[in-house]
Amino acid sequence: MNDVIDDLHRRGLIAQSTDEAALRAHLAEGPVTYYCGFDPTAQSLHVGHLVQFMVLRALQRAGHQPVVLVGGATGLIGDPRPTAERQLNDRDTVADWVQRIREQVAPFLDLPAEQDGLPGPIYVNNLDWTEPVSAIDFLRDLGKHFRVGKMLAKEAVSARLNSEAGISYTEFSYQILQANDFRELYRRHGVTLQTGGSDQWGNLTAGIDLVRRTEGASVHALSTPLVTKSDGTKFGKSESGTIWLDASLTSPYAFFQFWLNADDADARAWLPLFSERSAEDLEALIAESVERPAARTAQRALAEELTVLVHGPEQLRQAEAAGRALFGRDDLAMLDTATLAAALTEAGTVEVENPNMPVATLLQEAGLASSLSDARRTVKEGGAYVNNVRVTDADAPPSTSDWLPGGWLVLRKGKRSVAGVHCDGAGYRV
RNA sequence: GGCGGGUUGCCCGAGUGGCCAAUGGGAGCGGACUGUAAAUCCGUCGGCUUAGCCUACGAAGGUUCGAAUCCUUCACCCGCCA
Repeated sequence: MNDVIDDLHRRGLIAQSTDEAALRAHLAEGPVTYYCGFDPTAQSLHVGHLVQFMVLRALQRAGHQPVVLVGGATGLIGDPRPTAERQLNDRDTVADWVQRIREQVAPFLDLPAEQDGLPGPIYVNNLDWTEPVSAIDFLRDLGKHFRVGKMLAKEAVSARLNSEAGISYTEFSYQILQANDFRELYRRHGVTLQTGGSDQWGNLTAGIDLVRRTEGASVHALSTPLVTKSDGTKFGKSESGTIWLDASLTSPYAFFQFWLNADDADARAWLPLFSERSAEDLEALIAESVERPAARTAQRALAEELTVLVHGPEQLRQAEAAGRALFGRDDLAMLDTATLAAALTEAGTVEVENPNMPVATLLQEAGLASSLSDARRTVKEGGAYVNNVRVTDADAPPSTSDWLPGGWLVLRKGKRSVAGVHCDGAGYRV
């Protein structure tokens, strides 16, 4: 059997690990139960979280037992960010997010369990064991094992201590809770390995220390590198904001487009991280990308593989079809109504009452322009298109013949922003 | 507590009575090139019923025909001295 650690290294998924030789030996002994936690800080996870799933999946594929923790408790406290104190969310909100994230996580590990007979994931919520702990228990049973000097030395804490923002006692305590999670999972499920992002390293080692101290056991940790972009901006954001995994927040089409639009250097760098293809396949894809960048093979591979993983094959098919319909060179009028409607639905649509609104108004209604002035400006700059034909008069409504079968109008701003306008009353020609 | 400096559009930062919707840079947006990349070049970059009008230069008042620019008060920030 191929060594998982080698595999993870090859893909660049390991930033740091505890004694690697010991970890390798441990993994070689037999199935290891490992866990990764996700705090509910928003209603959905985003593409930045995908790296964790890639690690979880790689270990699962190697026959190990995954445990997925959703931080119903830690989410109420807040992992210290380097910049500023977090805004606390109320309990109902966090509980709701826990539920949503729990459901969202399912496809990543459950599917391989069902299809390939791999170990099915165990789902846990740290609120279950954290909430019952009283303040006295917390201070006597947990607090005693933590040295303040060591806690202060953690990067997450010291960064904040040295900043204007300072740090609240609440967030300072976070590492104790996460350490306790590791111990609790060690006790309940025999978990001996925790994975997480490199920014979590301090929390991972806090857990290792606690387990060693109180259980006398040596457990392990593995961290993933921060995914970066060549231009220095944050990974996982597009013009329109965060790329969420929730289809209702980021449509499968937008998700697919996010990867497809990655720049060449990024796509090649990300491919090993996110693709589960063989080393040979990856090499071939990257070589192809270098040789013929215009084909965007690396971007396409990422887009296809991840859209299937996150949204499923049917959603991929639709996202691809939509992309072809909207960016292809085919005459829009040649498309059948169903294909067109589906493509536009993926891109985003707006319903209008009156088919005689000026193009500028339509651009604004469709969300392609932030104001009428902005819309007019776009037209003046030659960046507005109706059915792929450049618009010259911002104040003129589209002509009757512009309305495609089904009452659709394809509005585009620039090269990439497309939206569908639908009007029931539009007297289109057939 | 005293004295001095500051607060300008998404961000940085010019502007000391009319020529200021406000120089310049960055981000963003559009165009050209290409590949629905990157880089580069060009344009654009408050709103609207768009050759005009309205709202804006920390807040509120005032002087003036006219104020981002002068005066008063307030708020916040930064220095120096107590």
